[in-house]
Amino acid sequence: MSQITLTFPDGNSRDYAAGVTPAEVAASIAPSLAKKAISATVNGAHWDLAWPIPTDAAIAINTMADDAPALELIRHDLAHIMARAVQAIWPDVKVTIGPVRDYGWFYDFDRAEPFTPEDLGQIEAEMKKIINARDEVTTEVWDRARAIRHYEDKGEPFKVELINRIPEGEDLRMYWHGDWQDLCRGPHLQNTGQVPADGFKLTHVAGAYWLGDSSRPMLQRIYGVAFKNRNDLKAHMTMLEEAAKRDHRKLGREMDLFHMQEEAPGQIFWHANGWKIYTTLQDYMRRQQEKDGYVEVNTPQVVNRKLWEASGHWDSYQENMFIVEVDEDHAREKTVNALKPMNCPCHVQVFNHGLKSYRDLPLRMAEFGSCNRYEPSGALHGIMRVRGFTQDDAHIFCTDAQIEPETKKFIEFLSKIYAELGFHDWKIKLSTRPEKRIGTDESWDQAEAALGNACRAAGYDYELQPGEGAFYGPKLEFVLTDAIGRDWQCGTLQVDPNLPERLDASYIAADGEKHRPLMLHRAVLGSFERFIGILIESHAGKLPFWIAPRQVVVASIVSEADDYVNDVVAALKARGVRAEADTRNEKINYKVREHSLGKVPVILAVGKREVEERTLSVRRLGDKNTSVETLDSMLDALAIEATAPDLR
RNA sequence: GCUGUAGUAGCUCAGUGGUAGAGCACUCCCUUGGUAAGGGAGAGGUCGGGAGUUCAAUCCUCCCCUACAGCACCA
Repeated sequence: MSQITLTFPDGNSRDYAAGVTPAEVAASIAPSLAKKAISATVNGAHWDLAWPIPTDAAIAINTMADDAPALELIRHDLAHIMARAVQAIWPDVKVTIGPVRDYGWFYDFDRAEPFTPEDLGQIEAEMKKIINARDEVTTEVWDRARAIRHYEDKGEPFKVELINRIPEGEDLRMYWHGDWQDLCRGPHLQNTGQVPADGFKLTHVAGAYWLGDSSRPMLQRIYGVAFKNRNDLKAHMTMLEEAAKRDHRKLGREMDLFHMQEEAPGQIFWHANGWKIYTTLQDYMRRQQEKDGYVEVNTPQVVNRKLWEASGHWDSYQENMFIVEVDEDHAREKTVNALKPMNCPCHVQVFNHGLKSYRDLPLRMAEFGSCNRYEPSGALHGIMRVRGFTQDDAHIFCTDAQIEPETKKFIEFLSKIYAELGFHDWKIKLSTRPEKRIGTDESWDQAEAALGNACRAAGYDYELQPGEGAFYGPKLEFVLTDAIGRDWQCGTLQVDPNLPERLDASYIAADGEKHRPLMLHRAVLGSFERFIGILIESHAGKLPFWIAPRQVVVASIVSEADDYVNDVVAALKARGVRAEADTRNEKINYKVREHSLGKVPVILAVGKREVEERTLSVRRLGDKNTSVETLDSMLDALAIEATAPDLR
């Protein structure tokens, strides 16, 4: 038998017979390691202890102390343990697939009756029994025909389909715990008892389409979370509670920012406080765009279907559009319009109005464009996914050669804005040509290279998303990470030669001939609605002072201070600070509590002492300490804080 | 759109086949209190909409709407 050389993480290497398993390798090093080993990492791949290693490789033996492999194995085995538990309770339930996901796993089942929350408790109890039985996990490679016959005999049609979808030549692995078996590519733990019985929890049930295809049957998916021990699980549950506290729908109510009601699903009633955030952001963006060489335009909401037919949206996007039929006097047919779902076709109309010269390019045309899209009802989510929204949209009409410099300029523009808005952690994704596309390979080569080069020239790396581009061109996506580590795609830049073609945009080039420009669709925030939702959740409602809709409350401690309170409020307002007086007949405790819950960043409390000394007792949101400052120094400090960062 | 769950006062929620309750918020009164709820009184609901069963429906049945979770969608 031939020899192979395995290299360990410390750089040492050792020779073994080909086909040695990680379990044997661990045993050859130390009995204690063999006992602790749960899996191996072989050339970067996660490897079962029982799998033979055919060739020279880098190997690391994993133990429960290695978080990533340990959690993967625990979650993976729990998926099987749960499936076994479900079939133990309801033998006629069909099993399908159960992958590991963030913090846990899920498993999809086919069952006529829905699972209830009470069922989850019963399943959990059964799972604990399986774990406590400490059944050995064993594995075997089966050939296709046998596996298919096995599942046909058992009446598991989903498994049969799964096997038929596995590429020929790939090993089919069958795993057992006790008398229960499942098809699975592994790797696994060695014993169900290695799973921490108090480190997991079944969280919820939801429908999910078989193979993610909405034309296939809806299965029932049970989600679970799992960790190495009870404390980690508890920490995770606490984290979920914290995330729920920042929910923008809850904070929106508590801060009196907006509401929604069933007469206008997916559309926002902005209250005064929320609208102040919105206009503050919009004023800021308008200043940035003007500085960066954009012109701002405004285009119609209700547009005749002819334009949408010409742009291609009528064919490809109609089900997402609000259609408006108007029965005009004496009209034989109703006029059919659609609310604009995007601004680009209208911007081309502005571009087309009057002859354009190459000297006009690049033409950066911006609009805070109010759009309406008939989103599927199940997609709506607070102010994050709505049917009526406003984009910080712009289209850059330019030549091929201008793609790269314009993209670089845009990345620099966007990075400055993200930084000023407090987002320092963000990344770029480059989506390249999809299978179904228009245009020549040369034009795709050129456009993809231009985007990549622009990123590098601006000093940023990017992740590649092969095949994720639009049918007409590649795109960049700008993804920011919020304060609790969640990713949000906000900015975008898409290369589009298609729409100028369809809507016949042209300019006169230096050669005196008509040429076709292309357009770059781009946005920084995406939509104001969604971005404000992200801001609220990322800051847990404690918005930066200049964005906070209510900035200062001046609260009297005794009614003798009321006049001074009103003077201070007037002085703050004169300096551009959003200030209100609270001279209600309430105790200062009550006022502090109420305004803290309302996320007012600064509370200035005023009693007899402050009146006499012309000072203010300052309390910052989230800070239990107070300090006493002079009126003049506070006026200066707050006036600066209230100013947008670009104007300071 | 699909599956499941839910909809009772401004908010959070309890409740019953005989047309409804709590806490907070709100209004008024007392209280002038020093940094996250001082005390008392009062007002407030077509029980999401429609139909059906019933002597009687907020409660049972059906349809619809909306929200929530997930899936699908986000050219």
